[in-house]
Amino acid sequence: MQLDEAKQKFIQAWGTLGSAWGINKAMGQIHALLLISEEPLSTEEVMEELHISRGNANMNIRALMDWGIVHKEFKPGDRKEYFKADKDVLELARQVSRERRRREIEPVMRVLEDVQQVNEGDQKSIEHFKKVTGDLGEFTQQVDGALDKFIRSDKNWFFQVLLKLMR
Amino acid sequence: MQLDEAKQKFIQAWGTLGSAWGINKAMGQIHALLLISEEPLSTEEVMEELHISRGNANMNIRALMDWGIVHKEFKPGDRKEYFKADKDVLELARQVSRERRRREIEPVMRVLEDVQQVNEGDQKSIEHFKKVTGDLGEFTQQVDGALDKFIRSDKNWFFQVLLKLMR
DNA sequence: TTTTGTTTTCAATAATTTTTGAAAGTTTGA
DNA sequence: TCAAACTTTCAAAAATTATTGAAAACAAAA
Repeated sequence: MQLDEAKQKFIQAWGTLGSAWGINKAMGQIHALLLISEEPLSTEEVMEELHISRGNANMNIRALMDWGIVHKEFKPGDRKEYFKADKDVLELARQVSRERRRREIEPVMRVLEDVQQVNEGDQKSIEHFKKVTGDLGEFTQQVDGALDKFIRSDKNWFFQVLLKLMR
Repeated sequence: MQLDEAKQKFIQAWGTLGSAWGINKAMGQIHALLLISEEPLSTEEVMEELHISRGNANMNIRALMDWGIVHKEFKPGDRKEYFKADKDVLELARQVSRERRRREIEPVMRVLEDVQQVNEGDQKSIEHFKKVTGDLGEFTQQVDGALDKFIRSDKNWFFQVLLKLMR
């Protein structure tokens, strides 16, 4: 298989995975491209490789930096900004977990807690409602806790846990 | 807080979480509604509660059944179909994991493996490309393995793991 | 200061996804 | 068999989201 063909496949796959995760396709593709580039790339280069507009490239590179998985670099004697994706997969996973936790889990947890305050209405219905949302809240909290531990953890911890899980 | 207000909040939150996960809002809301309903609901009732059309309700209930988290029920002497969400949170998580694994992780794993076959091109570039995609593949495989274990597991296993994680 | 190279913004447009509603299809029971 | 009750489909419309490209803003060098 040609290297270029393989790169293309990977970029497409990563873009598709992105859209399944509520991350847009361009963002996923840019991330893929930066991951497999040995050298940091300029906005121009990203535009060219992926055939996307300047605005699109700029916005999505920005978003990737917000996620903390892409970083600016400067080349001496060059005014352009260059971008590079973090290549440590574990660190990537951690960063993504951190963001998703903040954006998705936390708001839901807040609602699940808030909604436990319900007290006006048919008593039996209230019980049932509290039970269901309470169970969800508990589970969410446990997942959140584990995620938090993962985010704060070091490599060793992670592989130890994997070992435990596999047993 | 009023029960109705609380229900509304929960339905909204669950719908929003849905969209963050690439599940559409209506689907999330229907799931929420079925979760907090003590009795199974008919399509009509879902339409009415959420102010959505018949087609929309029907399609999304169908999708929820595909995910295996909502089930048909029949009431004796009634021709209508009624729907009920599985209220076991652990079972829900398992089912969602199963589906996402099948739809998202598996295809990406296949591409990551496939792409390791690359052999035409600049040698050093090939090395780098294989390294990055290989690392991703390894990590993905490990996550996949853990997920698989979780999916097949029973309640006890899950809580034991949580304990281990928390330590 | 002015020029030049670069990044950012954003209104307009395009693409995609969701929703509607009416028609077609199916099942049940008389 | 027929008609009533219910479910499914799907083309069209609406809503949402992503992309473009040109103009504005910015920053470094002359």
